[in-house]
Amino acid sequence: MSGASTLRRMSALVEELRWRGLLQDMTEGAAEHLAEAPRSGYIGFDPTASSLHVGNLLVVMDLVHLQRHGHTPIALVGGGTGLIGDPSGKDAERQLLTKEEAAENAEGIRSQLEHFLDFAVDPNAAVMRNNLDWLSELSLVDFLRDIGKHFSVNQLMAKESMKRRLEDPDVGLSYTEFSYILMQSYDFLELYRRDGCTVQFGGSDQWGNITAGTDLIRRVDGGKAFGIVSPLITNASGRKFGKTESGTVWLDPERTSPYAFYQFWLNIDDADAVKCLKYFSLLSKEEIAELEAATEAEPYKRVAQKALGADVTRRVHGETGLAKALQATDALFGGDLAGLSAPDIADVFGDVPSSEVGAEALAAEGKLIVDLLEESGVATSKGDARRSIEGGGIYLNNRRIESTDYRVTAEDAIEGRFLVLRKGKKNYHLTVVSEARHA
RNA sequence: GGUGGGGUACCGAAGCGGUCAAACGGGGCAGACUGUAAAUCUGCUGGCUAAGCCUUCGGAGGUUCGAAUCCUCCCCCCACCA
Repeated sequence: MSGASTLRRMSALVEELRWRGLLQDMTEGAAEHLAEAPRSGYIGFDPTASSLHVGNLLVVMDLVHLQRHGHTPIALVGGGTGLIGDPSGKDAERQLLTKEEAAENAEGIRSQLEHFLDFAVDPNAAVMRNNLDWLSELSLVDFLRDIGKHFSVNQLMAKESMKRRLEDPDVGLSYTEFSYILMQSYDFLELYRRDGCTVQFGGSDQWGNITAGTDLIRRVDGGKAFGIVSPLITNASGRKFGKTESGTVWLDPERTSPYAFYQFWLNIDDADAVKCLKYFSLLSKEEIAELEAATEAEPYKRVAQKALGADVTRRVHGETGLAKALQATDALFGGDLAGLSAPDIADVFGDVPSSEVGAEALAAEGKLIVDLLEESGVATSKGDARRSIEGGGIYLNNRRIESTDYRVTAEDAIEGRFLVLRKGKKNYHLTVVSEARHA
């Protein structure tokens, strides 16, 4: 087989993953395998939370591209493995989930994946599986005889992912977690048998778990299976991707509003924006190149960030979610709040963190700004509120609060109904004045 | 089981009888500059009814006018030995 013909036959999928930076490593023959015929590939998601977060998005995109190139994506929700906990890349023993938690979380993740994958298209509709279906029925004796037999403890211990935990006596590794890799390998075997699944994707921390699976399939069924892993991403400042001041950026709109979600992407560093477009958007190579050029020429316009935010927010929260996010963004960062009417504010801020305060609290003398900040959650304590004010970081209706003694009265409420609190440049909070109760 | 070294705030790490709510670094938050960037500089980073008070230095007791600092017991970790 000549190099040239191999290259020609290499699937458009692998090529796309490569230019997008989604390809860190793959097992021997994976590219050819995917080029030859439509295949099925899977990724497992352990239900450690009821929602995916933007950090999970990278591997989700693997499945998206897989489907777009005519292959069948399988999303495996780890209802069973989630009960065990994957030690890869973790430096401490995991807290185990209860079965109820795992089941609930699995359901949440399942519904989110539906935004990314098409479960209806003919011939390669996406498939959803839950490994609880086979893991829960597996007896220990059968598992040890049929599966465990094929694993060498010596080899397992030599794996990079295990090494860290084995060598650091500070943390250790329980037998439960040690077994995780066997379960994941068994999942791959099971999917290979049930769905003809021959490729497993994942983050590069999954390399060891994935190759253990391909080995198992070869040993037990004499089958050929492959693995493809994506890089683990950090942002330009080396921090964990997907974290902001307010914590993890979730896909669940109840946890992270579409506005906050859009803002996350808009705030990506220039240095990361183009990379993220490749990772997370479905824009073409040409479109991204254009955006890159535009960003270099006029960085202050942030066209790359805007395109990125629009693309990802649309996919996760739909057209209306994006529209709301854009509307709120325009109102908060574009014009003057003073020009907004109460209905406008209610609309724009529908998506921004909010709290309530009773009208009676604002009557007469009013309420100390420090108390309001603490109660609304804008500040973590009154002390924190005072420090923020002293540092010049607190605004009420976009006017900086100069004194910690400031009292908020009914006069401050826009049309008697809203108080717009802000900490720093971009952390908005809406306090709704609730109707005074008449006895 | 023996011997020695440890457990300090979000993390790392000083302190080793009062001047310690605890140096320093990182992280985080805020301010200036800008483009709602990056870099840089500056301030803040336990709570409160706030020039005072309260709770923090593995846990429980004790010594002392006074303890993160000294003593006793307990728990956990590390190193070497067995």
